[in-house]
Parts: sequence; C-alpha cells; structure tokens
Amino acid sequence: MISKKTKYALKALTTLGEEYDKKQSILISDLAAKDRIPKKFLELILLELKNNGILHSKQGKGGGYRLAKPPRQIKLGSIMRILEGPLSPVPCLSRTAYRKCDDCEDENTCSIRMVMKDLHEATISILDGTSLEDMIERSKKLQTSEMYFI
Amino acid sequence: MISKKTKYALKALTTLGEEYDKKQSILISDLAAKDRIPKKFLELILLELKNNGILHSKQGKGGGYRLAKPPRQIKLGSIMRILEGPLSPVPCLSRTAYRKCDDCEDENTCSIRMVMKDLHEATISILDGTSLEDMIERSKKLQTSEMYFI
DNA sequence: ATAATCTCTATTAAGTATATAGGGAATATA
DNA sequence: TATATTCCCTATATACTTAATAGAGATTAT
Repeated sequence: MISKKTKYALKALTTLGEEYDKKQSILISDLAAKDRIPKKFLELILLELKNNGILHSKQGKGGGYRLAKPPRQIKLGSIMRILEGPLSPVPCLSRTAYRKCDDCEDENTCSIRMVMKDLHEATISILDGTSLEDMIERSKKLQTSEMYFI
Repeated sequence: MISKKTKYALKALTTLGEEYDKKQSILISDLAAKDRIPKKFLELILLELKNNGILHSKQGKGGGYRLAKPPRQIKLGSIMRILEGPLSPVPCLSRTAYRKCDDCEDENTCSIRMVMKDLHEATISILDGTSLEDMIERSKKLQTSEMYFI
C-alpha cells in the first residue's frame, strides 16, 4: 500500500500539473484546501519534492510552488522513489540504492531475488513509463466520457 | 520492500517445498537452523501460514510442518497476501480486501487509482502466476549452470 | 507417564507514519 | 526600510507496525 504522504503528493502534483501552463505559482494553503491535505504535512512533502528537483518554489508575497519541469517529464517512478524509498522489493535489486541482503549467501542463485526481479522490472516499467501528464490526461478523458454517460 | 517476515517465510517454504516429495514433517527448529531464522519468530510465521491453509502440522514426537499441497499449487501471491496484506497499492483496488479510500470522491475518475490499477494488475499477474515450484526450479537451474561456469 | 513438539497470548524495543508547532529566512511592495 | 506574505527548517508527539522474545498450554508417540 502506498502511504498517505505519497497519495497527498500525487494529488498536489496533479493540481500543479493541471496549472502548469499558466506559469504561476500556487500557494501551499490553496493546494491543501483544494485537495484536503493537512497544511503543515503538505509543507513537508512539497519541501522534500523541491529538494529533490521536482518542484520550484518562491518565497514571499506572490510566491508559491510550481513544477520544476513540464508534467510530461515528471515520471511517477521518481516521485515514489523520493517519498517511499527504492521501488525494489529487496535491497539487492535496487539500482538507485543497492544494498546486499544481510542474510543472502549468493545473489546469483537466490530464488527470492529472481522472482522479485520480475516484480521489480514490471513496477519500474509502469512507474517510470507513466508521467504526471499521462495521469492527468487519462483522468480528463474519463471525466469527459462520464459526462456523456450521465 | 518486503518484510523480514515474508522473506523468512519464503525461505522456509522453499525448504519445505524441496522436501515435499519425501512426505515427512520438518521441525521448526530444523527450518530455523537451516535458514538462519530466529526460531520463536519462525514459529509465529508458520502458525499463521498453517491457519491460512498453506501448511499442515502435527504436534508431539515425530511432528513438524509440511506443505498442505504440492508446491505447484502454492502461489507467491497467496503467501504474500497472508503476510503483507492486500497486494493492492490502494484499498479501493483490492478484490480480497476492498475498502473505499477515505479521501476519494469518485473512484471512476480517480487518476491515482487508474495508474495504481496497472501496477496492481502487473503485480498480481506475476505473484499469482509464480508458484513455489517455479521458484525452486529456477533456482536449481541457476545453481547447475553456475557449477559448469566455475 | 514422559518427552517432544506445536499452539497461543502477552510483552518489549525499535522503527516508521502521520501529523502539529513555532520560529527563521526571503521577497514584494508601499 | 518596514511590513505582510510566504516558504524553510527543526523539533516534538502520538499512534502504529515490525521484529523478536517469553512462557505456559495442548497434543501426540512411545
């Protein structure tokens, strides 16, 4: 299960992505209000995303947050790595944060590792293959089709 | 990342799977010693797997644990659902433990849900598509090829 | 009757998740 | 340059989860 933190982040980033073309900053308070996220908690999340190159911010009057790059270039994989740690189910498979499993004798014949490798690769291909824009587009399409449906 | 609990379980189940054809029970102590798992902790894990139909046990002298069915019929998905909870990244996608997300307005247009659905389906297809036997076989093959290689 | 073995509940310690609090630093603008 | 606005940063609190240990109870073979 993904954490609330990640879910909050994805919601806020979606909102920021929808407004990206307007080239304006958005206030933490506004994001928190719109997406019903505890404001102080969201502050921490956005700060972390900023420190990892996903967001830009400006302080002072007229300040706020905006995406550091177009939504097309922000992959869900990078967001989740920042907020949830490595996507890998076992440390010995992670490329961004490799660690030997303390109990493992031989990585090359570890059967757990082999299955987890399949899972890991599937996960990576989906999460690094989907951008914020993809996510926003898919949702818009469904909203439109639901309009006609009702 | 998978928990130690799950990793311990997979190791013990692998050992039990390798011995399945001998139709003998194996002692918790032996499993713990062979796979270097804290014995008391392993007790709890095996008990849980037993209570969920994965293992059979017998008490008293000559007792121990064995698989409740052939390794071919035990899927990694069922093991992980027991030990880690639902495979679904969000509760609103789980078929075995569905729950509405507390913050969600409309499941049908939730963009987070849509991406997570892809991830969920990939996960299910790998974990429910791989049996204990598959895992054991793959590892054996690699061990053999490594013998020639060295 | 006894020893062997699993069963079950409780407890503990450390770590993680989900917040909240409050002062500090930067910026626009009057 | 004073002020209001807004993000920045560190600390703290609480609840929950993970990993492990403890010990008495129940079952079984001999």
